[in-house]
Amino acid sequence: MTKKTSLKDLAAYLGMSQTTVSRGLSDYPEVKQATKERIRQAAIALNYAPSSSAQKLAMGRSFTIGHIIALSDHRTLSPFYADFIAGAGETYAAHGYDMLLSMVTKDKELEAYRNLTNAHKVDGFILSEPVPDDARITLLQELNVPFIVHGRAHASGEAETPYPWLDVNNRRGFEEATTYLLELGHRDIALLNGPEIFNFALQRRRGFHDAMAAYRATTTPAWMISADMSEQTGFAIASRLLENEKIPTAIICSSVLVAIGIQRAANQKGLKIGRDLSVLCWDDCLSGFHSPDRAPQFTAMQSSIFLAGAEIADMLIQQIKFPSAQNKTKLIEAKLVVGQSTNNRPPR
Amino acid sequence: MTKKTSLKDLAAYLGMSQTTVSRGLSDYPEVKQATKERIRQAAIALNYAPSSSAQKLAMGRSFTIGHIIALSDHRTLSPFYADFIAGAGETYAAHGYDMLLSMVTKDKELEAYRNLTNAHKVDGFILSEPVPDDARITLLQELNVPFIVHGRAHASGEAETPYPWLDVNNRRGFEEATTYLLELGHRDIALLNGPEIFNFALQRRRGFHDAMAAYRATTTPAWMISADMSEQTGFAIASRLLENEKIPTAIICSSVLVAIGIQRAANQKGLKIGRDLSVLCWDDCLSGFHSPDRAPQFTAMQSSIFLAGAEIADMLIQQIKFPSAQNKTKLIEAKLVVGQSTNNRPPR
DNA sequence: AAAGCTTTTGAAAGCGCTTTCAATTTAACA
DNA sequence: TGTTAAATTGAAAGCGCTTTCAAAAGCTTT
Repeated sequence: MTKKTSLKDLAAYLGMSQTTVSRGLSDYPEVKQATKERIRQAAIALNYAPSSSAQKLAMGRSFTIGHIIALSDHRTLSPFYADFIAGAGETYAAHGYDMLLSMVTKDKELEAYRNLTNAHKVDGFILSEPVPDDARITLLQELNVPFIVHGRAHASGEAETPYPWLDVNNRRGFEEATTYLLELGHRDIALLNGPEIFNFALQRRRGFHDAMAAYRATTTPAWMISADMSEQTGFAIASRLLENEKIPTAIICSSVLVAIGIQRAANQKGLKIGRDLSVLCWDDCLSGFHSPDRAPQFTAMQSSIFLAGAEIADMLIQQIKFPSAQNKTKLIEAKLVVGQSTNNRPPR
Repeated sequence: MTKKTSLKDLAAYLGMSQTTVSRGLSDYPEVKQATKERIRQAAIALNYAPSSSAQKLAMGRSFTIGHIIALSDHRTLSPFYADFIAGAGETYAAHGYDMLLSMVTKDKELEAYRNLTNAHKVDGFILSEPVPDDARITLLQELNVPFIVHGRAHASGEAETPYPWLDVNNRRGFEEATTYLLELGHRDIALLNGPEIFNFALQRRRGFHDAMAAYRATTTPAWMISADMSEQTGFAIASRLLENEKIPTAIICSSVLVAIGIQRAANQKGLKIGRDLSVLCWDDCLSGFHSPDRAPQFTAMQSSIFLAGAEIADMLIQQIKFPSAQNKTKLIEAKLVVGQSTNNRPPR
């Protein structure tokens, strides 16, 4: 590697001081226009790029945002998170920030936050999947590092100190979804919810309940299931559900993956989705499950997790720039998109 | 934030020089055992962590690996890549490296590599999806930065300078897959391959061909299809395929997603997978599609992309440490795992 | 043309660490 | 006990940038 051009080299080449060159490159107002131009030219000519470590050291900021991922035992990164990160990454890039991704085991998680902070490796964090009284939140508030949380934990007993978050209106989303089905005439609706240890699932359940209550439709306990959000699980549970004499006319489920599983089960029983059985799912608009050109297969409450990532990144950068504006929060509404899985009235 | 403890503070507190403290922390042999111990204690007591920017600046290395992702127009990050990154991330963490993720648009891609390199932000790169005469490879060789490529581009006309890579033996994988079906007695086998603009798909096709030829089975051109690897596409193509009078007894396809699509199509036609139609797919062992406890749904050639990420990260770190060992390459073999989608002999 | 501003430029001090080279202490030996 | 080699420790330079404070240059005014 031909040795890197440093600021000194560039200054020498131009016959001016490092000070001026530095200021010129950072577009300080006190540098004459003409000089700035010369500096820029020279920078390009010498292929100069400032050393980020030197910049960081001098400025005390890192222009890097940390995402710490506690790998589960299965050592997998959920595709949701991937989309989320992609969205955030795009925003970072647009603002000159980098993204530091750190994979750690659950037991080293807090340590990781502390390390990255102490080592000045990052200017802020994005947290995902908060739990009640989240130790990470407490820690970061203690360390006084900017951060934004994706999602909200359900309230714990104690009064929590408020923190900044961005979340989707899960309650409202499933309320709207359920209402849509009710309006179509459905009354026997099953809820194949996500794991109700998570707040988002609890919220959705609440939304479902509220809508059913509003229409005086009775909810069947056996039809309200909380399970993980995979294709297999969707298949397994739907298969069981469709075996009984009385089956629901519609199912609301937690993800496109689950919907696909339900579809497989229905097909196996000879039921056609959209005719014999309606399916409506939550859709995080994940990559690979969306062809923009084709009509959506499933009717869904859509809320792009990619966009959420972009938005939350923006919030964080704002907070880093203006630390005064604290604990901002933002609630995103999901959008009902009608597909082919519900264009029916319930069979009587 | 209570002001950070610096090396200087720590040294003052201990009543020794920065030099000794620094060396003690980095476990230099010339520091007395007892001193090291004292230093460590103090570091913990004062909650000291070295500033990474200062370290980077002083050492001229960043202990950071760059992954640059050129977002497609759909602005999505494929779940494949997510798993790959998760695997790499784990290895980085184990070796004290960080991962810098940079999302850029296609047209700014080369610039991004150049910037991260010039700014000394990273010590090396991992590239994905190489194309023939890849400009990124040329650039990185020119800049003399360590890097490893995931996958190989198909040979171009010109003789390329060699580069280090890690790849899965795609040809061998599909050869084995095809042979397995042939051994079961199948002869009417369709290939629902990935996009054959990619080398991995070309290789797989070759493997398929070789196996068919070895068994003197005739390949039907109409049954050799190249398409993108989504559930929808799998469904669409399989539906078309299964409409004709003569249909294949087995299908080899490019991904689990496609296999699910095929399954949906088959179910719709009243065909049962594993009885009326065999399906064998390539399986990258993505998260969300694998429940370790359940027997695999599809017979598949498995090759964990997570592990590939871990392995390639290891290769890169080795190369950074020992720059002499150049252009190492590694070929991974996929493993045939028999599931429930092929436990049959072809129907006559 | 000198005084008083305003606009531009520079010198030099850090930022917090690593590392070279020299100094000091300790151990080993005669 | 004095010498010499080996084990430890320190002083200070330097990594490449930003920024404070001071100096120089350029314009206006009288």
